[in-house]
Amino acid sequence: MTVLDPDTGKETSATRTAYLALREMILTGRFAAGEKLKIEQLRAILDIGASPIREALSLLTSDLLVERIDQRGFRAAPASLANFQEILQLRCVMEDMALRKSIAGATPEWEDKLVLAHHHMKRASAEGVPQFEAAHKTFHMSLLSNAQSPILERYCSQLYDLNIRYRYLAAGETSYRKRDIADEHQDILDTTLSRDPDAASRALIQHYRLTGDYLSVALSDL
Amino acid sequence: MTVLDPDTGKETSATRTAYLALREMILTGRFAAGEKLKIEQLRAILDIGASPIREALSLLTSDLLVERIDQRGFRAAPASLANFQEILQLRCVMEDMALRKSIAGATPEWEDKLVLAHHHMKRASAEGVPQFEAAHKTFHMSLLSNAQSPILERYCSQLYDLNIRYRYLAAGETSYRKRDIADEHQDILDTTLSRDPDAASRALIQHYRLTGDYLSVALSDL
DNA sequence: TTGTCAAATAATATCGATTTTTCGCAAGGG
DNA sequence: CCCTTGCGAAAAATCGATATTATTTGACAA
Repeated sequence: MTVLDPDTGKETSATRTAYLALREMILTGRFAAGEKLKIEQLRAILDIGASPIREALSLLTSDLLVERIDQRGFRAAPASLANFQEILQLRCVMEDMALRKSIAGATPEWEDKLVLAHHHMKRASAEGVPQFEAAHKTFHMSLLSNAQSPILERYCSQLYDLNIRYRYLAAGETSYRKRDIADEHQDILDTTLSRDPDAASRALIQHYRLTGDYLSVALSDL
Repeated sequence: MTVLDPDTGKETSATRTAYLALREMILTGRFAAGEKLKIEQLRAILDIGASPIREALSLLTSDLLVERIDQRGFRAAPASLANFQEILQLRCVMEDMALRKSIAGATPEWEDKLVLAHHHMKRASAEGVPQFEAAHKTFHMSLLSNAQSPILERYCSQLYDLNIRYRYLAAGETSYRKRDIADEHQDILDTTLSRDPDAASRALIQHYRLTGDYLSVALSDL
């Protein structure tokens, strides 16, 4: 039997299907922090054998979304205020580095990509939360995509996802609307396109700090 | 049947055994960069079933030591001069950050740990390469262990291992002896114990840059 | 000779069953 | 009364077999 991706219709492996589904569930808070992830339970939910599920969970370990304890199974990564603040701080340092590198090697092609990503994000904001989520990440990763530093980009992507998770843990999908972030995005885009590293970095970090401070309050009881 | 760890005699899972063995083989260049890692072949070498091996390979993916291509199996991570230099640069930035944080929160307990790790490393240098390797990593990680930043420590540990791999790829086990690194380690220890962040950071980064420049030459044909 | 397609081969991915280990709970002893 | 010890149930880990997919080989035609 050929496994088909429900969205695209393209063929996928069961491991990949499980990986994406579990990742989504952890990121959006469907599993509580520290919750035990039983193979049998997941097998029932996803209708996939134990082997692909174990493999998907192993892969999620690399994203710091799942903890693996030898002989004792898997659990959703624990959450804490300290962990959240560490993520926030590392993001500021690493995205700063990546953004400056990207701007230093700026090309018209990269700038076109940014403009498009920003445009798509604006358009997606009217289409629904999942669409906006995807476009939002694409925009932020595009900013860093010219750094010529794959490992750094990987780390930033990981930290981005971890941060998303805290947003869901803190307040669910509604937390987005509480502050108008469109201006901030526009500011990040404009400063980047003008190839001003200091201003762009300031705008980006400001964006993260504002979200971070907001979330820290909501997470203070963790 | 209970699987026993050959060294400690403690019980281990087959997955963990496979993970450690494969990791060692990749780090020390037993598998060439980009080489295909066939499950059957590994099953024969390690005498372990396919499932634990697949799981171990999935875990090694998180360490950037193995590449996983859907439906096409696993292969040892590719190597390139650009990749090596990216690792070197990221190490300098991230270990600098971690070391400064560690020094900022210095405690007598942490300093005791450093002194011991350094002493053990000196002692191990007479015992053989594998012993020294282990003690060397322990020393370097101890320097960062007071940063109160688990994710940062994890990244540094990963990058350390990736760097080790390039040393083996470049020159095998002999590359260690070509330069006297004992003085450099002593310098790193002394500056750290005197709680001078700038001097300690300078000594540490200098240590990496010297090794890095040396290896870059040897790797220039990659 | 070269390109293409199909069958054969090899390897991956997945499943179902079995083995091993952990965990909860109750009974016995200190 | 608390702590330890020993079942029994539940879960994890592992194996062996099978299904699926990729790759190679070789025949045939342009």
